[in-house]
Amino acid sequence: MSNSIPFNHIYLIDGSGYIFRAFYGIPPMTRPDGTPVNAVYGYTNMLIKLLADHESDGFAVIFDAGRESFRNEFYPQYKAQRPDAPEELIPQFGLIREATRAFNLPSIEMKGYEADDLIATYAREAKEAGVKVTIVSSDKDLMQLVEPDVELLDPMKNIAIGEEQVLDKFGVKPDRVVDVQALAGDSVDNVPGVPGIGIKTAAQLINEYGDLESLLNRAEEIKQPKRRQNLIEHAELARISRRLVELKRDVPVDDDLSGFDRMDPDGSVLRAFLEENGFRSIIARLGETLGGGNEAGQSAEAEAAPGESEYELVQTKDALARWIAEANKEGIVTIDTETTGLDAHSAELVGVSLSCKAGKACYIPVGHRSTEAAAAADSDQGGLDLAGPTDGSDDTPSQIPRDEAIALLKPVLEDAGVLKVGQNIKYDMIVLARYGIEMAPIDDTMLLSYVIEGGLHGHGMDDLAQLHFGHSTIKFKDVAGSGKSQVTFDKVPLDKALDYAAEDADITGRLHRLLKPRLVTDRMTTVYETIERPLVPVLARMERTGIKVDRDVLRRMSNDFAQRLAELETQIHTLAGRSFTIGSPKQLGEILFDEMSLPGGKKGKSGAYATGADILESLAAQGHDLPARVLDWRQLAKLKSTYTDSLQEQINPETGRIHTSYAQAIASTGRLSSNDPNLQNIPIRTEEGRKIREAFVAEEGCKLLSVDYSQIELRLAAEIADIESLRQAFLEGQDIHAITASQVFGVPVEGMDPMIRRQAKAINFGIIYGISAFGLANNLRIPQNEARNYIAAYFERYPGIKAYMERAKADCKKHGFVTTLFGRKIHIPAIGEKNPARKNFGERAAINAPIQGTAADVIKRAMIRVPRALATAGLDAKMLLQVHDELLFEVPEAQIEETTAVVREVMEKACDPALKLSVPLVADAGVGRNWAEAH
DNA sequence: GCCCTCACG
DNA sequence: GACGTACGTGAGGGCC
Repeated sequence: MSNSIPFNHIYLIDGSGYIFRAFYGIPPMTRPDGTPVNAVYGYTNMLIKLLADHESDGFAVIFDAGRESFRNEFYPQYKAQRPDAPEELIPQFGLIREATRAFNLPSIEMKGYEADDLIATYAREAKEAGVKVTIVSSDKDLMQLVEPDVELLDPMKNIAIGEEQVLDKFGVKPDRVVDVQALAGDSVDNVPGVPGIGIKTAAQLINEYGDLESLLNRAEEIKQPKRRQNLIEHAELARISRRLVELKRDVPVDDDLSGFDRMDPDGSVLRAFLEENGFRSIIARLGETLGGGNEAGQSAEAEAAPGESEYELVQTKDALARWIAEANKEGIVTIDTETTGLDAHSAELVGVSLSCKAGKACYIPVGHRSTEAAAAADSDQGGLDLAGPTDGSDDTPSQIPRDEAIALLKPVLEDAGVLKVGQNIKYDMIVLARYGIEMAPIDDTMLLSYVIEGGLHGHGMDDLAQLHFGHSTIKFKDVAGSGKSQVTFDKVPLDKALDYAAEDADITGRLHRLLKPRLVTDRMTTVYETIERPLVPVLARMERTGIKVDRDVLRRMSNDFAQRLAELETQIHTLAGRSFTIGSPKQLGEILFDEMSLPGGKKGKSGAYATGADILESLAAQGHDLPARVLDWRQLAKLKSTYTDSLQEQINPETGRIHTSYAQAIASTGRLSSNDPNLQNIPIRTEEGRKIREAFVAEEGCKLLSVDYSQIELRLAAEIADIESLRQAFLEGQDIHAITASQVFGVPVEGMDPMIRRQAKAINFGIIYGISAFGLANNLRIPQNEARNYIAAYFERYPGIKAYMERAKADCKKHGFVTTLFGRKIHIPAIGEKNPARKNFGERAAINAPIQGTAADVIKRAMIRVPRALATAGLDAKMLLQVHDELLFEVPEAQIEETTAVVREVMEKACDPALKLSVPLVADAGVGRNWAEAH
């Protein structure tokens, strides 16, 4: 314990490891003088995040001092095959050390040793001095250092790596990691290892023999002849490998550990560094913490930092009038509503916050009730809240009556000359619409962020405040409590409500001033102004309309399912020989593979048997009864719990309809998603499930009209990848999968074997998803080799596809994003990953995103135009739902034909006039009393 | 709160 | 032998 170390917890940062990952992971960027700085930028951000998120009191950044280290003395090939650093990276090495010093952190390196050795040495010293150690690195070579009080933190993924994660990765405890690495080798670092042995085998051997030396000494005992021979022959190579991978923990370091205590940076030094490198967004974000020194003057009207703000509680009409006058004068106001719940369709308005300037915001309570905070503490008598305040103690807070506040706010909120800015403003629009306010025009910071940085991070207020201002917003839990003692916002005391609500409006305003100008610099104005922004009122209207649901249909199905589930349960338990929880994959796996010893038991990484539908199906096909029944049980259980039961609860008692919410800033590709409930995944593929659609019905005198795009993604693939023959087939209205089969497999379309067509269809889909032999093989249940041949044949027939795929990957790698035909950017940071699995994932996403994203743009454009087209034609149809390539309407029976024509026209022409496609878009329509009939 | 499974396009 | 596999979502139940 006793030591002269002035801290309790040290962060040792692997600077060199980070440089490379940042360089390849962050899109190229240069500062005004042309120097590339993307890795510097990433590194700077990482430091800020580390320093902000972690309270440790010791910090040091460690670098490699050069290419050569003592390891090359006994093994010259070590890391020798590595290519030279890319030209754009070279100037950044120095800048990153400069950045480190600008943050007032020690920058440590030593000739002849790698950063890892210095880290190992300091970690040992710290541990011996009783100091906790966190090593910040994503290099697996450092995993050998993990022990109690020494952990690894992956800065890109922000996950901690302890003994358990090491065991996962190497199959052994940290103290045996070097033995495993010595056997398995490492092609990246040119560590030879023993031929024919990978990590899995190495771990198995080490676990069996204890350690490397024992294994090599007893190599004769190995049963497999080839492996035995290799171990004997290459024993020396294994020993050398071990010396290569084992980190040196006793480097005679120059710098003393005790000097690594954390010191705050000098604001002006840091500012100078950030300015020199053109990191304006970081300067803006750090704001106040950089302190004075603003000579450059480029941020003359720098905003006060979040947290230093002046918030006003508005309790009188006079005060409210002042704020409204301010909004009118400025022509812009940020707004946020507080309600009693998350569901915009049923929550009641509790208060409104407004902000016109940074640091200034107000909160107008209109529906707060007696706080009950004190009362709730001693006796939580729950239950009914009988006629108003109990005990006659009327402690309802002083506030403007709701209806009067709404009457005052309505004119400014509907004033075309005053822009209303919100974060997810659709929510506020829906709430206010229920009180008679049709808010317009609007801007939404969530959507600004979505179009500018979609795919890079989430776009919730908390994410954005943290990201752009390094500010942690007050959490809802902090004002309303959590768990059992959570209260609705109307019961939150006014002072707390003010802090919380006014901050939201304030932060939203700050985000708007930061992000709106970036539309122009990032060339995203068109996507925002022609797609996302005009879509907001359209979605709000659809959500408010909702869809009528016949509760009796659902109730009858639920009852039927309950009965059949009970029967199945009995049968399954009988077959299993005992009772168990069928819904537990863990218990089911044990029954199937341990107790019944059925074949094919495979454990995943969590140690549980896999029991997915594909596995149960193959067992069922082998004639086993139990898995077949479990499949039936699962289908019914899913339909009952997710659909027939829960949809009944989702019917709004006031409207008798179900009102979903569309999330406009979730899906990276630009698609919408639907939640609470999700109406985009109502069953259709099985007959049993499809019946659920019969419960979605039209109002008396109306029918449901479903119009969906035919093969839109494949059409867009033909367009984007420029596949002439595919395009021709679409132009001629041919059976596209049959044509593909005919062209790839060389069989005539006439009298084609349906199996062949099915395979071609799977390939066509595969193309859209960024095909792989593994994926196609799995899908078609054919050997991987066969799948590989199909793909090769396809590429040969349609070389444009291959070219497109390569182009998409290269584009994405270069810029960090791909784009749709309408200019939407889809960032895919995974493309820069070193881990091949993650990188491959990124590549497939890069292939799919422009296609899926363009389709999303197309239907959004159609949705924006449909309401006006219907109004112009004098039609009363209501748009109810969107399901990616389908729009569902409720149409008066007398207007069906006309409405169908108008909607199809709008959908098929949705690209005009922005884009002239060389492939026709086709929309098919269906009509019925319910959704099953209409689709 | 995470994992597994499964519903959709 | 391998990093692990088709793209994009949301929801419910089990389990720690």
